[in-house]
Amino acid sequence: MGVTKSALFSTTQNELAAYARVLAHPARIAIIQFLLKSETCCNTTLVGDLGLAQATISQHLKELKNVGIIQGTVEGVSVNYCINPEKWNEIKAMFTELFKGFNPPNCSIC
Amino acid sequence: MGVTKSALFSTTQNELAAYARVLAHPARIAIIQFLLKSETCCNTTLVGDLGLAQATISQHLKELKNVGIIQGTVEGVSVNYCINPEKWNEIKAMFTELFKGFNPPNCSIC
DNA sequence: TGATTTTATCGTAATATTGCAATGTATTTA
DNA sequence: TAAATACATTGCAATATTACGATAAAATCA
Repeated sequence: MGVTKSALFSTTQNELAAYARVLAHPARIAIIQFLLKSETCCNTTLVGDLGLAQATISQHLKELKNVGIIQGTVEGVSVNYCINPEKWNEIKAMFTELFKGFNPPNCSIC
Repeated sequence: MGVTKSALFSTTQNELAAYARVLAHPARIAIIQFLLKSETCCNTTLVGDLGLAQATISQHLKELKNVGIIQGTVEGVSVNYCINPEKWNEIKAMFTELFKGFNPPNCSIC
């Protein structure tokens, strides 16, 4: 017990949940927002900007990389991270689709 | 250790993360999608539709209710749940704002 | 080459999440 | 009133997440 029963749900539902999970931490939101406005940045920059330990930032970057939201390029000693446009637009489309499905008022009770 | 350092982040970042966390489970995505198309439903209906135990569904409904995405109305023996339009639009606006911040190509590396 | 810089990974501790059986509570029905 | 129905809550077990110090790996600099 204690494990999500993924088999009960559709691929879309599981994917959407997986993307939401990656966004479900303020540090990862902050990293994404940083990348959205500054185009690229590296681990050290984020450590200074966010105030979390280097290992912690590295772990968050890894999770963002795992789902494909960001990608890193080795640039000398450091690694430059940036948003992956295709993946970002794919995720954006999925959330847009979810939010689109509501035409208020749709509830006769509330 | 092991606790999210909310104090390091902005209110918006923490709120966005909190909303994303509630969406970060396929069962809650499924419940929302069900409510979006059928307007209302109760616990028992969802138990039949999703295939999770009654206690589990109740717990997921509680989390959705806690952040205000849904609201329940006692209707005889059962409870009718529906989307909270204001909250839903608020969350929609926050995600839209996040996704809006990207104008590809913004990265000179990738 | 040796020291420095930057990042990733490992190990560990604290806490959170997921799922469900069992039980409690409230309303309706017979 | 007693049984039935629907839902919430509690308690527990399994697993996941968060954070960071310590350490490893790779590239650069003196």
